[in-house]
Amino acid sequence: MSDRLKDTVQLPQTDFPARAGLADMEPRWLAQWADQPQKKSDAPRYRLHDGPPYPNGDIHAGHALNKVVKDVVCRSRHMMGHRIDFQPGWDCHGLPIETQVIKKKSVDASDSVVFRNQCQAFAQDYVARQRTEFQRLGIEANWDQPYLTTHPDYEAHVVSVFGQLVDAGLVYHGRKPIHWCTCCKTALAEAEIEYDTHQSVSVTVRFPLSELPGVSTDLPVSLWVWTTTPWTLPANVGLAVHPNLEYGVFDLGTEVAVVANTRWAALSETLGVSGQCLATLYGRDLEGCVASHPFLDQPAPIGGADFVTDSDGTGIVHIAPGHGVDDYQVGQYYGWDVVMPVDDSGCLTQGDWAGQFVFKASPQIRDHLNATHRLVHSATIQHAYPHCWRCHNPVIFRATPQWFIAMDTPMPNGKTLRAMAMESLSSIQWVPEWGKTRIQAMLEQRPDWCISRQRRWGIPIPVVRCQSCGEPALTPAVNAAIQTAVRTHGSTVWFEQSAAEILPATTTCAACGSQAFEKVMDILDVWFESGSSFMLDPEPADLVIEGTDQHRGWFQSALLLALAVRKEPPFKAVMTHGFIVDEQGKKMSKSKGNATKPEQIVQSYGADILRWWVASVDVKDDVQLSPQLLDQAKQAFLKIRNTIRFLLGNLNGFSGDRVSVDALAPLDRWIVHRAQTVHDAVVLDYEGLAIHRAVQRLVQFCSGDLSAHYLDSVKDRLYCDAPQSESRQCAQSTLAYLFELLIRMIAPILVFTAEDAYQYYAFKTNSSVHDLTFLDPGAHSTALAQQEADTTWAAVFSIKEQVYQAAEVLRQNKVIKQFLQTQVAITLPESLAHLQTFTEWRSVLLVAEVTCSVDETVTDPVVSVTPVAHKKCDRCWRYDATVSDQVCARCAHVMEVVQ
RNA sequence: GGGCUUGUAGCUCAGAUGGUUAGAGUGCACGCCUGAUAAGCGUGAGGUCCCUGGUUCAAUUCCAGGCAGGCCCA
Repeated sequence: MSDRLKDTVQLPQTDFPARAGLADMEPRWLAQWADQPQKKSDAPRYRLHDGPPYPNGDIHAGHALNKVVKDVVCRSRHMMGHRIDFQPGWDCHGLPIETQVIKKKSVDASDSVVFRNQCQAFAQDYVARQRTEFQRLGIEANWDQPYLTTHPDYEAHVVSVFGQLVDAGLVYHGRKPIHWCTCCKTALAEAEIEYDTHQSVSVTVRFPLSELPGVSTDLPVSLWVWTTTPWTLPANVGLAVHPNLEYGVFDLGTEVAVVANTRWAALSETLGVSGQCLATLYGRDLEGCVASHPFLDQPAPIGGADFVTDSDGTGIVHIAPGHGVDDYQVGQYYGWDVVMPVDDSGCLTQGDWAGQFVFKASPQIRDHLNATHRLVHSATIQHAYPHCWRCHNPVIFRATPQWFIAMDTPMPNGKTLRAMAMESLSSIQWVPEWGKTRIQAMLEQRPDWCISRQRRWGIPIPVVRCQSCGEPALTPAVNAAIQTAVRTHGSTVWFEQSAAEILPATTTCAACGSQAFEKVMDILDVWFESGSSFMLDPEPADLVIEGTDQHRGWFQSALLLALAVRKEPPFKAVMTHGFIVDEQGKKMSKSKGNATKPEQIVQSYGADILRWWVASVDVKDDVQLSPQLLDQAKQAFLKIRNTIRFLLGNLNGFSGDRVSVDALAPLDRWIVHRAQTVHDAVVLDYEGLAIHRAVQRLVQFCSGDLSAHYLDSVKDRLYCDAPQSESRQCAQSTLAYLFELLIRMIAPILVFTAEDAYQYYAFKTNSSVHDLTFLDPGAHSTALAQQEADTTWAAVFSIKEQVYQAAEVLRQNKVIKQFLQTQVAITLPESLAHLQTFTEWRSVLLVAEVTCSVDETVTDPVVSVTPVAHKKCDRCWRYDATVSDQVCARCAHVMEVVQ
């Protein structure tokens, strides 16, 4: 009997599989998409410019997050009617690849050309791997034509940018201290330094001072200065104090000493002296005073610097700009010389200790200080000190010739690069807004940009020098010739051909008239390369999206170079995201976290779930990643997928002729209106780059309005009303509206699942879901639906909640098993009198009977829920007064019609 | 140490120009259904809104200082 009845019920039916099977399904779609030809479009272009990742390993979760965010943005913009231009890039030069190649024993690192070819092969290998890995995530991009910083055309662009900076007067040759290994006679990058303990001679030295503001004494006055590198004293050009520290002037009986107040106790104890404090000065009071060098006949002016501390020493430091980064910056600020009397092998070149190795000179200088009564105290200390990673010898800081971009030199337009950069910030949209504050502070403080490196895997600094007089030939013609050579042969040409082969034959030194030139063998800072990527397109990018570390990195290098060359920023908007951290909010360590490799996530969960996780979290802050969170993403994903499957199943047999929204049943009108409202809000979320809000909205809509309220209610009509009845046509029309809206909302995120589901939709208008655009705002929201939403539905659902709370009590008391077995009496207040004629009480509440009355003495609705005595219809399972012969009147009628 | 930044239910997120009982989804517990079934529905429990101090009639919200994270510097 029940089987026969079941045959008359229209249950959902679809071939859209119950199980996602993403691991199999996703690659099938990738293959299919790859086969499709590129579509032409004259829609307005939207260009998201890709910040190039570094190809020296497989992609990690951070890469995945970055590219998925970009992809969701691009795809959603596409659905807003744009033609997307997304060219992925890779930043292929640089030290990490050099060092990884050097570690390979098979490589001959002595030959630059061979070495560079090895680096090239290494980079290309990882570009290919990363590309495959990104593609597997469903990232849509111009994968066939990525930009690589090693591509000859790109390299030529970079050479051109350098030339234009020269023309703008921004490039200069100067000196800057860098780590230098005196044993290997080479510059070392930070990454090539390892810290080890080292024994140093420390000295506390007197720097005599003839006058001190507000202090009068007949005794000799001196500033006491502590240093662990006495060998740098010959290169001293001044002293630095902290402007806000207090300095005491101490009378020791035979002399007067100036040191930081907070250091005096420790110092007087160490030295066994006592003294009386004559005065206290702030560091800023000392600024501008001039002391004398302890043994050279030269002044030692006093400057202020924030890096000075009173944690050790005397609170006064000696400044040798040729031998320290801090020193260098203070020196730059005050315009002090970069004195650097040390040669390649670490030997002093001038003065009494000329020819002496620096670490041997230190004790000699100490002895000299002692002999001349300039030494206050001396000791031997053990401390962590930088050592060379290759030979493990201690390294020194040594100023070497470098190329710079001037931040504060006016360009032909009269503005400095710094000023232009600061001004440009407000013309750029920063998401989140504090990105502007962040980069602003960095731009304000940054020193001139040192763009040269003493390495081999990079684009050479395109500079030649006159062999006779050493003058660089920085002319447009020379730059053009180098561009041509690089574009034709790649930048390795610099290591293969002589200057004469590269330059035009007529090149003549402007200074001395010589025609013999030699190449400068430095390479460019990789940030200069990636920062030149604006050259790929004549227009600024609409948007860039990178981690917040790029406020110092790429955003800044790109901004500075584009402003110098184009006088406009390279991007209109900058969105930043945070970093991936573990369950405790701590940064990811390489030792653990194999569960967080994108590859494994894709394998065990699927790319759509990884994408859903990315989309569901607020990426402007750091985001946590763990299996638990992926499981949660999977749950939400399945909810959405199931909902879509239910829609598809119940659209089975639908003609596709959708009933217009106003002609639908009120409940249908409401859910279509709701779905449209959510759709419109989701589109705005996408547009405002708040993807996680779109996801929250979507999930809450699916679980709340759709699943709990609408779909549960509409099942009776779908399953039990006559197949072609108007009521069922309305229901199916509604499901079609819902599907159309829902599939669009998820398409930018669940790129595979949306495409897969769309193929099972019988009324699709495009072959791919990814060719669809969003619907116009309010496309399916009528004035009537809006009015009903305002006046009816909130009250109805609030009453539903009341009814269920009351019904739950009956169920707990075992009076009923199901809510279907109840009848409900609703007493409405005057204000809700219009709900008395509401026609859908029964299907909304899913109970047997509903009666409504109005009572002006109540202020809120009152409900009474009681068991009903009706029999259950064996077909529709509702309890109904008309049940006879096991089915209700409606079902009896339907069965007649069907047969 | 400095610049920027984060801290609201177990989790992901909302929210309040300062004002009743701080919300949603998910997870969890209990129950229902077995015609969305490796699904669906209902009810419920869950919060010192990081801490301390200040301003205020009133602070999770504003201010200051801490604590714990993150990025970038030093």
